[in-house]
Amino acid sequence: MKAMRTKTKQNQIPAISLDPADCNCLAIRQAARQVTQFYDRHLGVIGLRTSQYSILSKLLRLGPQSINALAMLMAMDRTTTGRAIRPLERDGLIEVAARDDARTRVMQLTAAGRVRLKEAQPLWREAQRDFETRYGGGEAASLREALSRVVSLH
Amino acid sequence: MKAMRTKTKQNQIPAISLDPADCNCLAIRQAARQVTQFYDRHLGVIGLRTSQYSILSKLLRLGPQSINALAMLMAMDRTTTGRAIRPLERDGLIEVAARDDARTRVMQLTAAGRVRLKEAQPLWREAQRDFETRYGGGEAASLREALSRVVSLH
DNA sequence: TGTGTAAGGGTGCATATGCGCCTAATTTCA
DNA sequence: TGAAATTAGGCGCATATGCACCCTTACACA
Repeated sequence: MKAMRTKTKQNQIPAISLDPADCNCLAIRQAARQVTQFYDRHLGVIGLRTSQYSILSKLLRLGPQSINALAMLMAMDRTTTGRAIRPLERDGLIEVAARDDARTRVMQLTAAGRVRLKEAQPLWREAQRDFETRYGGGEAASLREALSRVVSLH
Repeated sequence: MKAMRTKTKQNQIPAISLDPADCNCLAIRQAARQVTQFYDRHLGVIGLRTSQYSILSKLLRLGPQSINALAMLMAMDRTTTGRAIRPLERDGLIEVAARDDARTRVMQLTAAGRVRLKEAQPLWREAQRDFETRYGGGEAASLREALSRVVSLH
């Protein structure tokens, strides 16, 4: 590494590709479409999208959350989150919890939501297992690590 | 590796995580949202989304394409592609080419499309350079490689 | 105590995403 | 050559995505 840097001036910033064919945004969006379809086909059996499963799952593991907090957890825009919870609320899977601050809407799982999540879990595990079996468990772990570094770029 | 496989029966399929916190789908969707926003903020200056830039870019590099062919190239659903080209057609950036097969709609860049693409290229390069500088050029190349293996899972 | 500011969230708009179902054109093959 | 199968694409529907702009509530502080 150090040897490379002292080699030539051109190597000071290594390997940045400005070839249009190497667009990181296109690459990640394509992959996201594929994986979403893959997981959605499994979860679709009980009428849940992966994004909806993710939200229910977060609420189960982390307890009631405000729209803003949930948006943060999902690395999602606030307004997107506000709309994403609507079908879940409509179907009685989540509800607004008691509020001390009249501005916030703290969402929590309902009993029906917990039931649906229980039904969804084996389907999600099937999707996860199928994916990791085909892609490779170790590779998947590396990929998740690389993706989390993308998210933490801000 | 071989030593691990003979160690115990449980290690025959190594490292598959069924922990809900390790959802590959959520990980990739979160990252896709971040990266899309990142690139869109750069390209937004001239009123193009990254997805639109990608389509124009493909048409420039690969020539006129049918909806189906374009969908394949973008790893995108056929109907999604059919709708994605609408704003581009409306704004006169692409147009339908001559057809031998009355079923197909072969899309091609217009002169205005080529101009817009020329304007967009420096903005895209800026986004790409910013991203790779912060994420790491080598890491980005590895990430793209890992993502392309996801897409090729089918 | 009034007021400016910050925080939480909603709405309108435009695009993105893909499934199920439909129509039209083409190709295959008996 | 005519019917069946294939191919190309559209449309309705529902959700996903985030920006600009707006309202309300809470808080800090003069």
